[in-house]
This record gives sequence, structure tokens and C-alpha cells, in this order.
Amino acid sequence: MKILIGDDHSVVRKGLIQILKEAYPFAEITEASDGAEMFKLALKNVYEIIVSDITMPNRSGIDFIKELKEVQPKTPILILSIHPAEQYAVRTIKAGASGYINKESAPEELIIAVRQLLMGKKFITQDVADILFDFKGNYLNKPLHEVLSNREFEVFKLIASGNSSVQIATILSLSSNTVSTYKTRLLEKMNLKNVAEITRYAMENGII
Amino acid sequence: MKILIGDDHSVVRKGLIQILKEAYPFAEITEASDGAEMFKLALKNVYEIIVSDITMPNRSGIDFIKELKEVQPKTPILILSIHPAEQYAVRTIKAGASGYINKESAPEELIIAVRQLLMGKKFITQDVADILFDFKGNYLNKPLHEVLSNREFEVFKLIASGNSSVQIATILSLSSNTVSTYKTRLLEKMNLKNVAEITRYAMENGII
DNA sequence: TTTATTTGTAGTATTATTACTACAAATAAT
DNA sequence: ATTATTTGTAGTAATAATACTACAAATAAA
Repeated sequence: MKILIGDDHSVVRKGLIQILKEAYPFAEITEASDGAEMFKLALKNVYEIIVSDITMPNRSGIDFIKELKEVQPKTPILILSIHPAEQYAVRTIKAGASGYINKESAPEELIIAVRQLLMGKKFITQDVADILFDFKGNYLNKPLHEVLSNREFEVFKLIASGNSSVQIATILSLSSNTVSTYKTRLLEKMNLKNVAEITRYAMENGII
Repeated sequence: MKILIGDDHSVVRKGLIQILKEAYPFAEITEASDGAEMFKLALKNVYEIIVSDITMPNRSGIDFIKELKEVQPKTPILILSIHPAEQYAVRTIKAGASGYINKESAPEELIIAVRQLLMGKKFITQDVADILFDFKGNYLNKPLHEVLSNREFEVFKLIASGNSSVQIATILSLSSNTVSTYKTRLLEKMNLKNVAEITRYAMENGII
């Protein structure tokens, strides 16, 4: 059995290998330290399962999931995150991941999740399931990045990483008024009030 | 040999154990998942070394280091962080940690660090060393937000929690120009650029 | 104990951000 | 197939934030 694991922290990779080896002593486990590397590996080989972090350098987890799903829709992806389930989990699931668990979870839970995915099932913890239901009702239909339009989400990320309206306008070749409009719309949609809250949200949800 | 490891993510703990066991097969390794637990354990037992994350629930890493150092000044503490060295590393060292390495570091580096600490030495990577030297000279003596004057720090916290200059001016009964001056000074002192960075710093350092 | 620096505070002028308005094109809803 | 919304985009006017300058009081350094 071939397993691909991805995480930018080598300690985490070692931990994962350790846990997986205990359950699957004969598995052939490949490590990758960023999204780009994972993508490359995933194109060359067929893995029974991919276990990955979401926040990684080079290619964000969400993008990775989406792109990989286009080429290899059958490979199940289990997302292992340090971020609280909240809205984030939903977005990874929507992007195509088959499971989402927190790094705080017990190793046993990880194994259960892996087992589920290998059987072609999904693995959703109770808290994620709850969110899927009760977050404003419309969450399931419209995960955050769909609530925001592409442009709005781009602007959101740029704001969260410390760019001013003028800088964003330059980056995107837009009028700063336009950027302001996006900002206003996104604040409204996300029910936030200012840059500090945007940054906080982005950090708490692993967007930056 | 008794080793205490602390991290809120079980996967990380497993990884650490794996790496440490390879180098020290007979070590007796105890796990803790938050600062409070670590502190309790560290009071009851004497460990040759403590390897810990900084950002943990219940008790921030910095506080933990400080308090533990008061009771057991000899136990070396190695901080394993997901944050880039930057300002953070220096603060942990100042608080009493004997080493600071990033979770991205290779397992070999972790072992080298542990070995150093066990011999009573410090372990500082090149990037941390650089920071210790060149960050405005005064770095070593004062952790970042302590170089701020009281007023500046008040403003810092208010900004990080999402208040605008005008709002802060109202809260503190000052002119908004004054608030701007504080903001400019504090950004300069902390080597930050904007609200997003202030918020991020505050979150990463448990100020908000 | 002078001299230098930092702190607390603001005014003025410049620059950036926002609110509001607008409108065509793309989507979605009926 | 229409009608309603959402999206991408800006202009104008109003508002907020910043850069600079300034200065007395408190601290720190020589």
C-alpha cells in the first residue's frame, strides 16, 4: 500500500509515519514537505490515500485538493489540521477532501479515519458534522470562498497579509476605489468590521 | 534518562517520541498536552530535559518557561516552534529556554539540539543568532512589547483588537493625531508595518 | 548635574480610505 | 425567457489616517 503524507514540519511527518506504520506495517510511505512537491508526487504515482496538512508553503491545501481532485478524483485525501474545525473544515470537504481531523486528535482516531477513507467512505468528526448543519444554514451550499466572489477572496487574503488598499490596487491593477468596494462587500458578507478582524479570521482559519 | 515533551498535537508528540527514541532508546519519555499539565509534571519529577511547543492551551509557553525556571532553573528547555524565528525566538531565550528550533527542522537537528542542552550548552540556530545581534541592539534586554511605553502598549492592544484611531482617541480621551503618533512610534519600535501585522503579532504572542 | 533621549500630547497639511452612487456583464432564480 | 441578484469596476465627495513638526515634562546617560 502506498501512502503519501504532506506536512511542512518534519516532526509531524515522523509522528504520522509512526502512527501509520503501527497500523499498516507494510505500507510504503512517501513524505512531502509542501503542496507543490505533493502535487508532483501525486501525479507520478498512485497512492491509496493522501494525508496532508492544509497550511503549507508553495501551494495552499485547498488549491492542492482541488487540483489533485481534477486529475485523480479517486484518491482519498485526509486533511490533518491544526486549526479548529469551524468554517475551515467545511471548505476542505467542499474542495474535495474526504476527511478532516485535528492534529490534537488521538492517533487511534487518525487510524479510524484512514481506515474509513480506504474503504471509500468519508470521515467527519462530530464537530465538523455539526458545523455542516448549523452554520447559518447556508454554509453547506456556500462555503466561505464561495460566499465571497473570487475577487473578494483575493482581496481578503491580500488585506489579511498586510497590504493596503493602494497596494492591492497596484497588485491587481484596479482602482483603489474598486478595492474599497470589495473590502466593504467582503466585510459585510463575512460579518467582520475591520482589518484586525480580517487578519484574525484568516489566522484562525489557516488562510494565512 | 527522563524527558518531558509538551505539545497540544498528539501527532507532534508521536513524532518527537519517535525521533528521541532513535537517539536515546532507553529514555523514559513523558507526554503532556498543555502548559498547565507540563508544569504539574515538572514539579513532581526531575527531567533531564524538556522539549516543548510555545503555543499551547492553558498556559503560554513563555509563562511556562519563566515559572518553571524559577523553581527548577537547571532543567534545560528546548523550544520547538512553528513560528519563524523572528521576534519570537529571542523572547523564549530571554524567558529562560536554552534552545529554539523550528518544527520544520530536520530530526537530526533536533537531536543535535537535545545533545547540546544535555551537556548544559545552549542551542541557537544561525538565524536566531543573527536576530540576537542585529535587531536594533536593544532586543536582548527587552522583549518586543516591553520596549513600548505604557501608552504605546495600550494603543497597541486597542489596535490589535480592532479599534480605529478615532475610536482609540475617544477611549483614551486623546486627539486622534496623538493616537496616530503612538501608532507610528510603536510600528517603528516593533518593526511592524500595519494593522494586519500588529494583529498577527498580538495573536501569536497571546496578547489578544 | 548637565546633556541627550524618550514620552505624552497635538496642529497642519497631505494622502489614503470609505460611503455612496452607478452601470454593464454575468449568474441565478422564477 | 424574463426578472432579480451578484460581480467587476470606478467616480465623487466625505472622512479618517499619516507624515511632519513641535514642545514641555519625564527619564536616562554622560
